[in-house]
Formats: sequence, C-alpha cells, structure tokens
Amino acid sequence: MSKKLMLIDGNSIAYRAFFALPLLNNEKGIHTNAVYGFTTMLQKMLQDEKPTHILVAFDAGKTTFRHKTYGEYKGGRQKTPPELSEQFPYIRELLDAYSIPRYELENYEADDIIGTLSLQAEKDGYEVTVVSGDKDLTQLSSKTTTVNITRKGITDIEEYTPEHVMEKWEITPEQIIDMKGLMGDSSDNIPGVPGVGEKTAIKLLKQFETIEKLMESLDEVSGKKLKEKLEENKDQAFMSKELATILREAPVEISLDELTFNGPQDDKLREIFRELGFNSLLEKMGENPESEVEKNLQEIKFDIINEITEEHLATENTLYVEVFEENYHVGEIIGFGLHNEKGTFFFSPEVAQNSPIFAEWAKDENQRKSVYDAKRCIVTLRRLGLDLKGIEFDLLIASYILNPSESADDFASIAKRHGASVIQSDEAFYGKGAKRKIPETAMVAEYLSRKALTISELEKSCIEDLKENNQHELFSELELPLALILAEMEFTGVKVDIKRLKGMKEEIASRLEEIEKKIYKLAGENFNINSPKQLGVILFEKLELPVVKKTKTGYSTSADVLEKLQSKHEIIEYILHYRQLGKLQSTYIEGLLKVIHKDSNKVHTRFNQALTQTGRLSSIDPNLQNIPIRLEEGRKIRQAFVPSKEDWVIFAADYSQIELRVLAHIAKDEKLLHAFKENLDIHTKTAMDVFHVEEKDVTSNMRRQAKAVNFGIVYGISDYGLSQNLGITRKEAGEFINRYFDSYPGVKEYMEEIVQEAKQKGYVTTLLQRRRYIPEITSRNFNIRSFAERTAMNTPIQGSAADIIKKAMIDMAEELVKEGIQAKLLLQVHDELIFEAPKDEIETLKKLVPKVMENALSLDVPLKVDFSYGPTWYDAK
DNA sequence: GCACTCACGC
DNA sequence: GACGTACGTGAGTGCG
Repeated sequence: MSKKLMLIDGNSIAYRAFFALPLLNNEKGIHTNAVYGFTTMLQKMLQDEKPTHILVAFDAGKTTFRHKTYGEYKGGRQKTPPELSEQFPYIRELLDAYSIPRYELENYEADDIIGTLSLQAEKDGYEVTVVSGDKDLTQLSSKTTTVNITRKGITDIEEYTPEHVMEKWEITPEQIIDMKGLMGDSSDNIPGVPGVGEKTAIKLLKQFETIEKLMESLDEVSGKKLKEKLEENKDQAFMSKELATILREAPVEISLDELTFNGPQDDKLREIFRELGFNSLLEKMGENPESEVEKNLQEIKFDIINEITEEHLATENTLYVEVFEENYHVGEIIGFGLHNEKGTFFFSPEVAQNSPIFAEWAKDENQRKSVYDAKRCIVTLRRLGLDLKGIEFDLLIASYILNPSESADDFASIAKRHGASVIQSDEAFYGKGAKRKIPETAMVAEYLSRKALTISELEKSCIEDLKENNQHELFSELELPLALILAEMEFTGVKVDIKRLKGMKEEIASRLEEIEKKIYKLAGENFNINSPKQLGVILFEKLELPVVKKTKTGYSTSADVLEKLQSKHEIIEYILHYRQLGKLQSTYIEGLLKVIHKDSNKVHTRFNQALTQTGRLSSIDPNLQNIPIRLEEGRKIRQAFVPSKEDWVIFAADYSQIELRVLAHIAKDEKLLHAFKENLDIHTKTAMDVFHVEEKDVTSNMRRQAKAVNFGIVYGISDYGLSQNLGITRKEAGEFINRYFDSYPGVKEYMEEIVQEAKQKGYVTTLLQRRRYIPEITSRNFNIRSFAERTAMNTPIQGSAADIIKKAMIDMAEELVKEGIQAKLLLQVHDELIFEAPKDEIETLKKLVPKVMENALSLDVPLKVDFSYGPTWYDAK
C-alpha cells in the first residue's frame, strides 16, 4: 500500500475554527468552538484522505529565526484571544486521544516543520497532504504534495496542486515566495514593495520569473513609477522573499516512521467529547446521549385513570396536553398528564371528554393550572368541547420571555435548560421520520406524567427569574392573556372562498402554460424553468448573457439579477412573470387549498408566540402573515379570504409608521417627535431633512430614497443592505445613513447609547421589558459585531412595536366583550389587526378599533391607526 | 431528509 | 483581511 502523509498546521486550523464558528460554550462555561471546529475538520480530512502517517505541527514560542532577519516580523498582530488560548490544551488532548503525534520546535514555525517533513516524505516516495488555513503553504505543492487550504467555515477546503496554483495565480508554486516578496503580506507584517499588489506582482513574475531575475533586468520593466519603486525597495523585496520562504531543512528530530497513524483510542476520545459536551460527535461514535438520559430517569409514581373524580382534582395543578402532530388543530390527541397534591395522573381524551367533573374543573377560573404551551392546551380542549380557564403559568412562554434565543420548541431541552430532572426528548420517545409512532399506553402515561411533574418542578424558579428580570408583568399581563386570544383566533379560523381560489388556479395555470411555451421557444429548448441550475445554463451559457452575481453553487438567477438583464434579452421578462405567477400558484393557491378544513372551508393558522427574537408573532400552516399585497396580480389572492357569515365584512386596521413613532419616542429625537406630532408625511420629511430641501422641492426619487433609509433604520439593515435596496454603492449608502444621523442627532445618540448598553448588560430591552441577549456584541469579528450592533439598535424598536400591538389585542378583546360586539379578531400581521364583523357593527368598529389601538400604550408621540373594510380581505384596503 | 435558492410579507 | 448581512414561512430542485 502506498504511503500517505498528512501534515496539519495546528495553529492555523485552530485560528480558523475559532473565527469561523460562534463562541460555543459547554456546560461548564468553557469555550469549545475552536476544539469543535478542529475536530470536525480533522474527521473530515481523515475520512477523505485516509492517511497512513500523520502529524500536527504547532508554532513554538513568540520569536523565530525570522525575527533575526526582520524584527518587525508578524508585528502588529493582535495577541491570541484568551477564549482561544484556553482551548489549546484541549486540542492537544484531542490529538493524543486520536494518537496523532504533535510537534513543535523552538525558533521555528509550524510551516517550517511541515516544509521539512514534506520534503523528506517526498524523497521517500510518500504522497503528502498539507492542511492549513494559510495560503502561503501553497508554495509546498508539487507533483506529490497537495496543499489543502480551508476556504470559508472549516470543512470547506480548496485543494492546491501545482496546476491549481497556476490556474489561480498564473504562477508556479515556487514563485509564490517571489509573489509574497513583491506584494508583501500584511497579516505577517511582511513589507514587500510598496505599491505592488497581487496583480502587478503576477505580471512581473510572468515576465521575469523570479525577484532575482527581475532586479537584474529592471530596465525592461514598463512604467517609470514601478521601476523606481522596485529599485528603491530592492533589499526589502529580497528580505520579504526570504521571510516568506518556508524552510525545508529545519532541525526536525522526528522520523517519518514515528508518524504512523493507527487510528484513535475511542475510549479517550469519548471521554473528551463528553467533557466538552460534543453530543453530535458522540452520537457519530455510536454513543447515544438519549440512552444516558434513559438510564438517569428518576422513578415516578403515577396512575392511569379511567374516570376523573374529585379525588384527582385540586386547586393548584399542572396539566400537560399532548397532541401527536405539530398541528394541534388536526393532530391526534394522545392524552393528558395531571399533577397536583393528590397525585400524578394520566387520562385519555375520551375520559376527559366524558367527564362533567373535569369539564367543570377545566372552565373554573379559580382552579389554577400550570401548563406548557397554553395556546395548544386551549385549542386542544376546545376540540373536545371543553373550555380551559385559570391558566396562570406557561413554561413555554416563560422560557421564551426569559430568553427568546434559547426557546427551541422542545419540552426536554427547555426543561434541561431550567434545571429540571432529566426527561426524554419527544424525538427519543416517539421516534423520528418513518419510525415515529405512539408507544403503548403505559409508556405514554409515564411520559406525560413526567412532563406534568416537570412543569410543576420548574414553575417556582421560572417565576423567580421573571421577577428578577422585571419581566413578570410582561409574562402575566401581556403574553399569557395574549395566548388565550391567539387560541381563540386560531380556533375561529378564516373562511376561504374555495371556488374563487379554484377559478384563479385554472386561470393562472393556463397563463403559466403560455408563458412556459414562450420561454421554451426563446430558449430554443425545453428545460425546467423552476430549476435555478438549469435556468442558469440557459441564460448564461446558451444565451451568453452577462453573469451579474454568483451564488455558492452557481449562477444567481434572483429577481434583482434578472431585472438587470431585462434589456438584454426578451426571455427575461417572461421568466420574471413566470416566477411571479408560479409563486402565486404553488404557495398561495395550491398551498392554501391544501390546508383548508373540508368541513368548514376555513383555514386555521398557528401563531407561534415563542419563536421570534424580537417579540413578533409568526404564522404557519398556513402562513397568513405573508399573503401578497404589493402587486395587484398577487393581491387578488385576498379576494379568497371572506367573512364566515352572510352579511359580514372584513375589517382591517393598521398602525401608521408604528416603528418610526416608537423610535421617536425612545430616542426622544426632537425633530422626529415634532414630525409625528404634526402628523407630517414622514418619508417626505426625511427627504427634506436629508437632502436639505423644502417640501415643494422633494422629488419622487428623493422620497423613495428617504423611504428606503427609514426602512433601513426600522429593520436595522446595513449600508450594504441599503445599497442593495436602492441599487447604489455601499459608500453612497453609508453617506445616506450618515446624513440621516446628522439630521436626527437624537436618533444617532440613541443608537450609540443602545450599543453601549448592550455591551455593558449583554442584552437590550423593549418598552415592556422584553429582552434580547446579544453576546456577539463583543465579538472581534467585524461582521459579527456589526450585525450585533444593528440588532441592538433595531430590537427595541421592532420589539416595542410588537409589545404595543399585543397590548392592543388584549385591550381589544376586552372591549369587544364589554361592548357586547360580535366582531371577531381573526389575524394579526405585525402592525395590523384583521377582524370579521356583522355589517351593522361597522360604525362602532370605526370608532372603537382605532381608539383602542391608538391608546394601547401612551408614547411621547401619538399613535395613528388607519382602517378599512369590505366584503373580502382584498376590499379592506 | 437536507441544503440551497428563490419569493412573499412586515 | 476577515465575509455576510432585518425577521419570518414555504415551495421547488437536486443531492445523498
């Protein structure tokens, strides 16, 4: 068998892993991202390359022989972050567990060890693979040595053979050092020749081959300036080349024979993985963390009951309701776990349904219930004809409020996070994929009892945590009451005009067919228009249209790209139209038809109340928060949403500029406050301020740009995002933003303060004390940190707006009852509420709805609500 | 089953 | 020099 040596640049890979992955923590608070990244990279390389010999080289001390040549070598480098330093001992342990030799050498860098051993190995007939994150190493590539450089992330690598080096830079591996000598390397502080970059260096090397030959024939260099620079920096160029040259004869005292790889010591490896909490890697090794859970389950006492009596009910209870499918509107109801001072009980839906005692207890406000996912419980009991009242604690919502980023909708992981006794995950209990099934009743009874017990186990500490965070009011006065309202909305559902939808389907199908034919004709062949891959080949290869943008996997064919190509080929407009109609057809018409309940012709969405990081709701199955409105063709979909009763209407009310009003309020910006108090057109006002013109001189283009800037402020987009939005350069977008801040100094000040606050506290809050933790705000990675800063600026704005409309929903529900109105709230779409109501209530709603919404919370600016109504959602515009 | 691209809303 | 950029949901393709 041929011999294959793998040489890994340990420091480089550790750095790469550290910066590529977010700062993961294990249970003990040790950072593990670099170790984790290192491990996955190592596993991938071992699997792909199957080396017979292996070594990981590390840099030794701070100084090397190169510092003698040039004292400033690697100068100006930031010192290794402590979060990374602390991980190196684990990396060493990891390598020991793998039985992979590691080596470092005083005065030399890892590069030199690798260079030396690779040369020896080549002579001995080895095939060599070098692994690093540093492109300098590509100088080692040869007929028998391949250099693998990590691209982005950690497992994505680029293989450098001499051919690939040639392809990429048009020079040989040997010339890499000449290239570095000329262009320098800022990361190693190698000076090179000032004014010479990659392009020039390559051009020169193609002509002269090496720095030596170049310097001998300087006369032949074209360009006076360049010639001078080279002349002046001759010595520096030679020195730079020397610095960039990897030594191939370092005094390495380890022989190739010692590098034989015999595979990992599984026991040791497991131990490390366990210590670091690498569950996914443990699982790969055939260790199932769930089986650990099962071993550690505490024994519990519970009873399966076939009749509910007073003996089973108390005033303080936890009730757990299980539905087999995610969609609790239709899924099989598995049963109930109940825990109170009298014991822990399991009963089936039939038992619950046939028990007048249970029905009474359920609807009694004074019988206190703690649950997990109140909305699910209420809807599920409703399906059994039961009312559920008196819910005073919801573990899911509490967990979400305490930290929205960690609220995966999984009972076991939430329980674990809050320190409960171990419990199996749903996936472990029910199985996943095709194997998912309901186990025998005794098992189910135990599992649901356990869940009920867990809720009661955690309730007290969660409430304490909420109080400590000053979030208890948010929990009990906002989110919990809201859950009841959302349950009501979901259960009510929205009526759909199926005939209308089917009519649209027919019409769009025939139009799609026509467009499809046209596209095939223009393309000269049939292909799958819905496949970006196939479409890319047609547009950019067959029709030779210019490539505007690429994605990871090929040509981008997104709408903004196609729009730029519109003038170049007739086919583009047809493709855009095909896309538009195709989206309507598949997502909105066919998608909606699929989820209509046959008995009632209604759709019952589910609002996820514990998901978004900002406090907004989301809507699924179907998503009724993204029904088309911008383009008329799509907007017509709304004609299919109708009131559930004859002679009723759809009534829609939306907040005008709620986010910007919130911004004015929390930033206390004089100008912005004034604008809203005077009820000015905010985009026009922004244009006047940013462009320094009078109202009459604001062009539609200025207003459009101002609107985009406002949009950017509200959504926290970057200069890049704004530039994409407006089709301008990033620099121009940045200038726009600066001019905005000049015009609204209060806003600027707020933005700066909130970033500081986030840095100091680790989180930001909304008007009603909702929190978002932003640990990335201290990241050393510019991009990650910038993103975190925009999050800090944006979340209080968007989140407070979410608070306000949630409060309005609660107030509204109360008012509807108080006024004895039949109107029903159906949907919430972030800044609007949609009702259905009898015609004769319209006049009342026209007054009541805006009044309630506008007074939901009192700000330093008025809130403004617009409304409209009509026979369908479409007409409520 | 999963990643990727694309597209819809706020 | 990094490297990917408001928040969501859903459909389709194409890989394994």
